[in-house]
Order: sequence, then C-alpha cells, then structure tokens
Amino acid sequence: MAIDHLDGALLELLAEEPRIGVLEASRRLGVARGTVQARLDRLQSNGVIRGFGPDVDPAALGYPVTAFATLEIKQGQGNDVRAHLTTVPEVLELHTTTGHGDMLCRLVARSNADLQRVIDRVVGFDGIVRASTAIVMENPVPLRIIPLVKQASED
Amino acid sequence: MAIDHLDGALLELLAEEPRIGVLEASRRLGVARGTVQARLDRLQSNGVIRGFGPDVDPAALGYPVTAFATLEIKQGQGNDVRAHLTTVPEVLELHTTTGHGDMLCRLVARSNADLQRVIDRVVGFDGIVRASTAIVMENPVPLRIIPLVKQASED
DNA sequence: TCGTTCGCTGTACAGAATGCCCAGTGGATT
DNA sequence: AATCCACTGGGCATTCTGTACAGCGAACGA
Repeated sequence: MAIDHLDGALLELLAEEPRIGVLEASRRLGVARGTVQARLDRLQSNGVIRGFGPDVDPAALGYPVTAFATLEIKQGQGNDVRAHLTTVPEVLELHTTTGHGDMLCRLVARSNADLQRVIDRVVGFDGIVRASTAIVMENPVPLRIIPLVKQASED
Repeated sequence: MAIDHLDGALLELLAEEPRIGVLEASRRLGVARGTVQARLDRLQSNGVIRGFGPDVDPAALGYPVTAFATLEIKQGQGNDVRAHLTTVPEVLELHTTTGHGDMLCRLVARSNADLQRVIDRVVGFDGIVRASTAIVMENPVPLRIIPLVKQASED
C-alpha cells in the first residue's frame, strides 16, 4: 500500500497523458512493460487508483456556477436528507462533517438565478433546518492529487 | 457544446468502464466506430471532457482524513495566500467564494493529529486572519457527474 | 551460507485495437 | 436542386494488449 518512487512516477505520467498505453508508459519510465502492468494492477487492486473516469467539466455542460452549501440537519433526519440530495443531479458531492451535525455539499447551476432554483430544491426538504451558501468565484487550485502523490512516494 | 443523447450515453459508458476502447464503445452504443471517435474528439476539444486522469484515492495513499477549511483573508493578500496554499500538497482544492472575501479549501491528512499539522501549515501565513475547519466524517455522495450529464443530455 | 521467494527484465506470439482513409447514404439547410 | 453534414461500413498497415516463459539479482528466513 505504500507508494514507491516508480508508482509515483507512473501516476504522474498517467495524470499528464491519460490516454497513454502500458507499452508507451514503460518506455517513458525506462522499465519493462510487465513491470508497468504489474504496478498498474497492484495500484488498482490496492484502491489507490479508483478508475480512469472521464473528467467532465460541468461548465462545458452548461453549468458554470459552482457553490458550496452548508446544511443544518434536524436530528435523526440524516439518512432522509442523504437520500434526498442523491436525487438532485446538481448535487455533485456531499459530505457529513463535524460541527453542528452538518453537511457540506457542492452544487452547480446554469446561472446565479438558476442556483436559486437548485438551492430551493435542495433545502425544500423537511429534514433541513437551514442552509448557508457560498458561491465560488475563482478556483485557483483545481482538484489535484499529484503533489500529494509526490509526497507519498518519497517515503 | 450541447450534449445530445449519444454523447450522454458515451460519457456514461466511459464513466462505468473507463478502460474501454473506441471500438468496444461503438459496439455497446450500436454506432459506427468513426462516430464514437468523432464524438470523443468533439467532447475533448469542447472541453466537456478535460481528460482521463487516474482517480487516485488519498485514503489509499495514507491520507484518510479529509477536511474543509474556510479561510478569512486579509484584504489584498489574496494572491499571496493562493501562492502559499499551492505549495501545500495536502491542499487538494482551493476556491475563492462570495461572503467575507473568503476561501474554501479541501485538505487531507494522515490522521486527526496530522490534520493539526496541516492546518498549522495552511494558516501559518500572514495573509490568513482566521480559519474554521470542518472534518469530514462520511461521504454519502462521492464526487459524481453522471446524473448531471444525464440531465444535460435530455435537452 | 544455502535455498526460496519476489520483483524486474527481455522476449515471443496470436489476437485485437488504433489511426487513417474512402465511398455511399439520408436528413437538413440554403 | 444543390450542398453540407453526420453517420455508416469497409479496408489497410501499424501498434498495442494479454499472456506466457526463462533468467537474474536482491531480500529473507532457516
């Protein structure tokens, strides 16, 4: 489960050129093809690599507005709220967090006006007491993993 | 830029079986290979598909703790803070949001104790006035895009 | 120190996929 | 009616994949 330097380099390579094949990767890394294959298999069965899903940009899909909503939940309604939020396509992500028994979710919308509709749909549910929303203006650091991989591979 | 039904189906298919090839995808979708190729090219140059980067699980890398930190920034220090946070590997994501000229960032750490170290490193910077952190306990809805794709493709 | 295990190398081969090209067809646009 | 466009279905040379196998050196336990 520990990640060594070769694993790290492989992950970096895959992050930069995702459509690369095993053979080409082995050439770039200067190792045998079988090695890359074995490492890849191991990383995947380890769960380090969850998959290679296409990275879809919501903005390009017509949802350029992103927001984070903090939800305050009525006691014991957690499961119902989870189920409810799962049915809203604009809810991209949902976490339960420490604090006031709260949840944090990431939303997208077609416009600021549309965000109101989304929020209404999200909070229009009995178990949700209150919601506070922060609209994202900039995204100086888009979701990234490589720096962490580098750090993890230097052990 | 609008996504039609075939695009939607293709994205779903890629999300479920990422390592699928163009030929196999065309078989599943019941269209010609050239069509899938053309759609894929279009989706990528559209920016709808940003890439196919490996989906790495921080937990499997030894960082099982996730947290969201809301940062209050000193006026005019935004750029410095961005630059600072970029250098911290445990900062997976950073957004500037409406509100109190704040930022929201996603952090990971090796443990709850380690989270303290990460937070210290994050807020140990002059431009940051205050930080409030919410530790993630559960993740009922992991980052997803397919429901949104489905909705977008039904226009 | 010996024997074993493990990961990596280098090679091989059949089957499959890719990149690229082209002619034909049907629907929509002008 | 002419044109454009996306899709189809086919072909071809090149490349990659999946799989297998023998050899080699390092690490490890007996």
